[in-house]
Amino acid sequence: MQDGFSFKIEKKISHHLGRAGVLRTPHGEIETPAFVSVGTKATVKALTPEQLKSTGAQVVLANTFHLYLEPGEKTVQRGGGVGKFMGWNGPTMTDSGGFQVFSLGAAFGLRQSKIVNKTHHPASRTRHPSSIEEGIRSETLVKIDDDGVSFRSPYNGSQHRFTPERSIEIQHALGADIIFAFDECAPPDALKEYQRHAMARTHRWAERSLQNHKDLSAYSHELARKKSQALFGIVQGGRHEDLRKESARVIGGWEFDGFGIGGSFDKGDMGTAVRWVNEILSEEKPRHLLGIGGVPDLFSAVENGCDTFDCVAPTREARTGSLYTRKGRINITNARFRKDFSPLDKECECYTCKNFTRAYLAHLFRSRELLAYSLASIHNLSFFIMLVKNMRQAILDGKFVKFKEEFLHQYAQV
RNA sequence: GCGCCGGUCGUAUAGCGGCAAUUACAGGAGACUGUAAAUCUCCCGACCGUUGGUCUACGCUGGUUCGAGUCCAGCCCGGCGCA
Repeated sequence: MQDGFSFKIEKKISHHLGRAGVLRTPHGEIETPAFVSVGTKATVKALTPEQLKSTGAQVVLANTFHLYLEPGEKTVQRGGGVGKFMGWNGPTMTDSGGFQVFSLGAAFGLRQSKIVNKTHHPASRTRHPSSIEEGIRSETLVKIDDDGVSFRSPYNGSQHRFTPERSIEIQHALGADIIFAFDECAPPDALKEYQRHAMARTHRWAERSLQNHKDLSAYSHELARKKSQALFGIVQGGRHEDLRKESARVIGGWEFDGFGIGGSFDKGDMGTAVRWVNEILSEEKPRHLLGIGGVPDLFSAVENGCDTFDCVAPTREARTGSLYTRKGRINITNARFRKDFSPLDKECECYTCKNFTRAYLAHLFRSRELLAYSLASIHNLSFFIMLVKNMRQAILDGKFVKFKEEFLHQYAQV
């Protein structure tokens, strides 16, 4: 691994791929498994770094696409890199911008999820790529070709282009501890033929990302800039076993510092796809599951050998009044909470639960007070982070399976 | 007392002969998985089992009309003006 990095496994879940470990980065250690909070634009929405810290957060994931557009990677670089710029002194990651190929491409305007019910993805919906060469439909904001992706800014329509080389270059400027190879996140309803094509392209892009990362690292080394960033390669392949395994073999065969698992999954059956991959990827390297964060999903991700995962769910849902409790998710704006003077979750130790009632939170949301978003985000993030932390402890104690069963039994009983 | 203007679904509005009736807010519910997201979707007169049907509705009472928030008359209430 790169200077300044190491990954050490402390204990495994017997008969499973899951493990507890420690991922060391130049900005501190991450005890894994760990939930990575999402700070797309170099801010975890509604939270100061101090508040974020109070949730137990260890690491923040920002986004190359967004920071490139605003304020520009050079500005972030001059600000000392994402971490320094945003006032976060812990470890950071940046996503490569590959996901935006999906969210601004096939999913443009559809609010489409990359997790899809088995019944509803049979190959052709309205927006799957109509031909391999054409890639994504033209009325989206992106156009994919084998060399890279051209896209329009969703903010002002200006034209831009990302290639694997460019993504890595930007990520070097952003300076996060862990960066990702540029990939294509194909839509879940794409034909298998297209998934295969996108995967092959992602592999070629991965190789180019790796090459450019080496070149840039060597270059900066000459300048004695003491730059140290770990590069993770991304496995794709959608929900197809043969593609997932092939992708794991290809990506796993290169000298990445760790791996990302991206793309779309069947709802409720994500663990299986993750297992296909993690059985192949080398055990000593860390694995990050990109963008996953349903509560049951987190359990199967950990059980099947993922060390870190990020998800917008806790923070995004917090801002819409959807709050997590040990018994399931509630919508705090429901009429029944108006006069409920109990804490959100009696067992929760977070600042919000220790100091405020459901009735107060309901009031803040109904009157659209800004504090609502902060208090809700603190709670939801704490909930996710504690949950994963407890999974880690359960692994160390050799009680993961029991913990999982007990937790999930109680959960979803709103 | 006279003159003008106005009274519509919780509130504010639209409507000028064929609407259970516009829009906004409020209210009710749901969604959200590498953040175009402090966002989006649905419901919101009552009743029936949806498509749909029945009833009750636009201050009150009558009238004109096949048909009336919509036209006419009287009344009630509010605002403004003149006495």
